[in-house]
This record gives sequence, C-alpha cells and structure tokens, in this order.
Amino acid sequence: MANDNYGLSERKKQILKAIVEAHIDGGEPVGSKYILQNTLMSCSSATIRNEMAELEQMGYLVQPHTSAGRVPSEAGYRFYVDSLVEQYARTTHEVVKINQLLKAKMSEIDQILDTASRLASSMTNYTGIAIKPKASSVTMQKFELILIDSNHFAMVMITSTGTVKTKKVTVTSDITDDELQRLSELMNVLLCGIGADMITLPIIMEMENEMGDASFLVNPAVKCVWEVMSEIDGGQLKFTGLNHLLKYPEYSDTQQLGQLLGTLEEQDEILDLVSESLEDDISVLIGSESPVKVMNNSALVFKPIKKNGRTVGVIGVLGPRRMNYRQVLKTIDEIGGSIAVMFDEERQLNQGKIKEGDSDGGK
Amino acid sequence: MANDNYGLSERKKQILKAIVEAHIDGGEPVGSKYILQNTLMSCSSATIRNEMAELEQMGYLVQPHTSAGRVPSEAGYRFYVDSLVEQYARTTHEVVKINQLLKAKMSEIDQILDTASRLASSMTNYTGIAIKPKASSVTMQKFELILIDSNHFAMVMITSTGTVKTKKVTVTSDITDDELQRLSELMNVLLCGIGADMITLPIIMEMENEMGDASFLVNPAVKCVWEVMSEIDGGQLKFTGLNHLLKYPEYSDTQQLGQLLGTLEEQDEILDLVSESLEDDISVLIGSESPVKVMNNSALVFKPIKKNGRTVGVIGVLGPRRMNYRQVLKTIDEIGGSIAVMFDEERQLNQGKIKEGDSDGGK
DNA sequence: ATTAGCACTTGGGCTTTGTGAGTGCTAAAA
DNA sequence: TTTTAGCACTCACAAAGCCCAAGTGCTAAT
Repeated sequence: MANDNYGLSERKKQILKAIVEAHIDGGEPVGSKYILQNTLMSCSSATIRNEMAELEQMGYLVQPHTSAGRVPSEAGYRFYVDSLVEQYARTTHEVVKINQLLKAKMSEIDQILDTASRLASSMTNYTGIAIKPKASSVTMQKFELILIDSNHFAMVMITSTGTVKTKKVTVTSDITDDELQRLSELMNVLLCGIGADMITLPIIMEMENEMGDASFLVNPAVKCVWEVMSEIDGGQLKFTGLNHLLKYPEYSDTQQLGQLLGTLEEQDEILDLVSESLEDDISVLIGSESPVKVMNNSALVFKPIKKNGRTVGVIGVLGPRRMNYRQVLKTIDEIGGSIAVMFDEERQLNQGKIKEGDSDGGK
Repeated sequence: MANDNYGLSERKKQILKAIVEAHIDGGEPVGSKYILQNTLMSCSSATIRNEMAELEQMGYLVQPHTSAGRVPSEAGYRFYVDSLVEQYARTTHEVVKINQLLKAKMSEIDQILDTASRLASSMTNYTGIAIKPKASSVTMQKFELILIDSNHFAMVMITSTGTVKTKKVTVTSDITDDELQRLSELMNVLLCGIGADMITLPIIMEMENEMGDASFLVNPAVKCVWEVMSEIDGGQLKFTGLNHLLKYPEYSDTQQLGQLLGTLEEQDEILDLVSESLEDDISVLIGSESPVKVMNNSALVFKPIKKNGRTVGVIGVLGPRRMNYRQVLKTIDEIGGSIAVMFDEERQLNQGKIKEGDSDGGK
C-alpha cells in the first residue's frame, strides 16, 4: 500500500507526473514536446519519447491511437495518487473558512455531512458526495412519548449513538396521557439496548399483556420503532453539485452520463462500494478498480468521518478519472480534519464535565 | 382558461393534434406525408401542407428551417394541453398500485411527497419533482424537552400543522432534569402560537429572568426554535430520476444541460416559479412561459397536494417540452388523487372521533 | 546514453458533393 | 371554391475527399 517505488527511475517518475498533471488540466493526450516545454527537463524530446515508450510498456501510459500523445492509464493514476498521498501537506489558510461554514450549520450529523459535501463540491468543482454508511447495529437508549391529540402521539427515540429520531404515530382509538405513560415506561424497559432483529414476538406479546386495555397501542408503536431502526441502519447517499460533472468532456457522452446518473440514484451499489473499501484514511478509487462498470472513467475520493472511534459518515468527491488529485485530496482532508476537530472539542467538553464531576464527588 | 376553441376548423385541430403527438414520440419535425400515413385523413398531402402553412401562420407550428417538417410551437403545445385537460379521464386500473405504494410509506408529509415524486418519475419516465412550498407562518403548538445527558437535551416541537420536529441541543454547563422541566413549561407558555418574527428580545429576557440560575439554557433553546421555524418556512425542492432527462435528445447539449442542473440545484428560482403559478388544480408550464431562461425547451407539470384545505406540498414532473402530456397529466392527477384520498380517510377518522366524543359528552 | 533528423501514421477540421425529405406554387380536376 | 397532382426548389445532413499538425519510431551520428 505505502509502496511508492515501483522501480521507476527518477526521471520516469518525473515524466509520469508531468503527464498526469498535464492531462488533468488539459483533458487531451500529451506529447513529448509539450512535456519538454512545461517542465525543467534537461534532455530532448527524443529521450522523453523513449522513456514514454517504456512507461507505456510498463503499463502506466496508454496511446489512444498511433501518433497521438500519451494518456495516463489507470495504473498511471494510481501511481500518481499513491505517491501523492504521502506528499501532500495540510495547508492551513483555507481551514479557517471551512471551520466557520461548518460551525454555523453544526448540529445533527446529517447536516454536517450535507454541508461538508456541498463544501467539497464547491471547493473542488467536482461532484460532492455524503454518505451515511450502513450501521449494522443501532439500539435505542431512551423512549419518550408525547400526546398530540386523542389519536396521534409523537414518539421520540434517542439512539445509542446519541441521535434523536421522531415519528408521529396515528392510532384509530382514543388514547389517554396515562396509557401513553405506561407504554413509554414499558418500552424503556423492554426495548432499550436491543437491536432491530431482537424485537421478537414474545416481547411484543408481553407488552400487549402489560398494556391490557390499551394493547392496541403496542403494534403501531413497535412497528414504528422497527421502521426507524432499519431506516438508520439503511445507509444514505447524497450528491451535491451534479452540474459540475457536465463541465468535463468525458461526461459529454449523454448515453453514459445517463447510466451514471441512474447508478447514482440507485444508491445501493455506490453505498456497498464505499462501505467495502473503507479504510481509516482517505481512499481513492479509480475507474474500473470499482466493480461498477459505469464508473470506468471516473474516480471517487472519500474519507470517513469518525466520532469517538466510530465511523459516522463519509464525505468525498466524484469526478472524472483525470481529476485534480492534489487539490481534491487536500480539500477532503481539510474538511475531514475540521470536522474531527469539531467533534474533538465537543468531546473534550464532555470529558471536562466528567472529570469535574469526579473531583466534585458526583453530582 | 377553459376556452378550447380558438377558431380552428375540426381538420386543423386534428392535424395539430397529430403533429404534436407524432413529435412527442419521435422528437423530430413531422411532415405532411407522415401525417397522411399515420392518421385516417381523407385528403392528400398537399391539402395537409396547405393547412399546415395556415397553422404556422396562426402561430401553432414552427419550421426549424425551410423544407423541414413542422414542429409544434409553444402555443401549439399549449393548445394541445388545454384541450387535453378537459378530455382526459381518470382511469382507475393503476390507482390501486399507487395506493399500495403510498400507503406503505405513509407518515410524514416529507416522505409522502418524496415517494410520490419517485412514483411520478418512474411512471412517466421523466424527472419527478416534489416541493414543499414556502409556508409563511408556522407556529409551535407544544414543546417537550428530554434530557439526554448532563449537557445534551432533545427538544421536541409539535407545530401548528401537526408536524413533529426534533433538535438536539448542546450546552456547556450541566443541566438537571428539574431545570429542563422548568424551561419546558416556560416555553410552552411563552413561545406557543407565535411566529418566528414574534420571538423578540423582551420575551427572551423574561425567560432568562424566570430561569434564574439556569438562564444559560434559554439562548441555545430559543435559537434552536428559531432555526426550526425558519427551516420549515424555507420551502424545499427535491428531484428524482434525473437520469430520465438524458434520454431525450433535447438535453444532449451538455452545455445547456449543465445550466439546467445548476438551476435545479439552486432551487430558489424553481421554488418561486411554482409557488407563483400555483393554482388549485394541475398546472402546466411550457417553455418560456417561465421566466427561467434555461427552461426554454422544457415543461413542468405539477399539482398541489392539499390537506384540510391547506397546500402542504406540490408534486410534478419535469421533462422536455414535447412530453407526453396525456400520460403525464393522467399520472400526476392519479397520484394526487390517491394522496387526497389518504388524507381524507385520515380526516374522516378524526371527525368520527370528535363526533363520537361529542355524543359521549366529552371524555 | 543521448540527440538530431526524417519518414510515417492518423485523427480532426475543412470543403465538396450527393441525396432525400419536405416544402410552395401552379395548373388542372372535382 | 376546394382539392389534388406535379414539379421545381431548398436545405440539412452524411459521406467522401483532402490537408494539416501533432506526434511517434527508428536510425545514424554525437
């Protein structure tokens, strides 16, 4: 993974890098002459041609057709990115801006992710993505039921991760505050701390028993809990700045673009894709490294957002394979970093509390 | 509005209709010969040509260039749609399917709209839209505060429309259940039934006064209420099935498509557009009838969703100007109808309750 | 090992030409 | 007066041909 030296001479590396970068902001095949002019190479175009021929043989470059310049192959990009990941340094001048924007909108994780993806999109000019990964095991921490009117009540659930979810429940018979209170207590005893798959018939029957006359409340309530749990488990995917894609000629093939958009809307494939290849730090997924055929000339850069060690979301960027990796990597890392800092501040706050409480001898 | 006879002879109408329909599913200019073959006209192509020339002069047809077939102009579509609106009949066989799908997902209005737009998109093969219009005046009906841990609490708000909103609030100092209870009571007294613009400094100061030691809770709480209120007021716009657009050649101009996507993501323009031209029943907005330049070769069909007389959302479809109006109108109407029925059932339920309660002499 | 020079390849942009669909008009038929 | 047949005319679009620039690979000289 961290192996950056594939046995390429320094000059080859230099040339490869130059080609990738040139192609990133031209979009067209790049020739030997161009490289000579735009880098400080101390050799002739012929030499570069020779090197390029070798690089092609090694699989890092591709010729669209004889007598065109070279284009980086997937392996070429991969090499470039890998060596880049170790290089790029966090530059701090933009961090302030990010922080401000994020703080203003901070609260629920959903919102943070959304803002972050928007931010990523506008800063990089590619399409931003925000993902809430499939969480395999949410449990409930606390229930609270609130009467709205005689046949509606609101159910507030606080999950193990601290997220708050609300649902409005409609029932056909009248309910009283008292009944609701009993149901609430019951749920807090029986349904807290267990996963969606643990809500079995015996539990439901016990609840109905306990509720006696008001047993008609149990079914809708439990169904609602179950819905919310699977909803949270489900994973979610959002895009921002789709229009950016259109700017790049690789997406001018309407046919293919349509397919891509379709895939994006399906969500599932992308979701799996990202969930699977999720590492601790920034990941770059180039072209057909992904099993999704449509993504062939695209690349996906993403980074998990962690909170107290748990991955609570993923933010990233989707763009053409020839995207400006340097900039994108930097941006995603910065945004991710800013969010981490935010979380950290919050945690320190909590820890401070706890310590304080400790030395005070408890509340 | 309901004037369907613009002084066109029966034959002209027939020809116009044939042209519109032919163009809808061909996408290309249609000529006199084609019409002759695909309709049961008892005249020659020459006659049709003459009629077409007249129709063109009257503004219903347009010639992309000399010696190409005719294409319906905006007015042509408008005529077609207007005469169609009075014709199309609700066919009921698909309604069942719609109902099932909607019922399964029914609960919050947001979800209903979302599902409806998805449904519209997949049934028509155009892009579905769901809009929550800007609601100028929400008020709160009830507050409930729930302690999560010593510096987080959840704030549950029930709005005047019955929607439930939740926010997690973080504060820097410790809070007790007792303090929270007091705050809750205070908010229920002071903040219920007033709009976002009525939350003024005097009120906040009074609250801080009443809370005494725990006045630090007031600011975050009020800010949170305010946020939710403006969020609800804001209006929202969601698209589904964008990929469908790509299927139609009018969107193959990448340049323009990009602009369109951009506009869609801005939301505001479209939101205003729809809000302004919102009538009680289905509306059709064709091309430059809208002030948004980008929409020139597009059309928007939408219908408000009402609940107890209030417009709570809009669903519709966005597609090329030459969309299949007959099908789209039918579909949107059906979906809208199904939702209305759902709401109605719910209302009848409530009314039944009330009556029952009445005859019982109240609880 | 590098370089200069040259012959060779090839896609894209340019004009040219041909073709077919479709029109408008006129004169004859109904 | 309305409809029809016939014909000349107009264009967009596709195919064909042509030229050019960019870029390569190879060879021979440095």
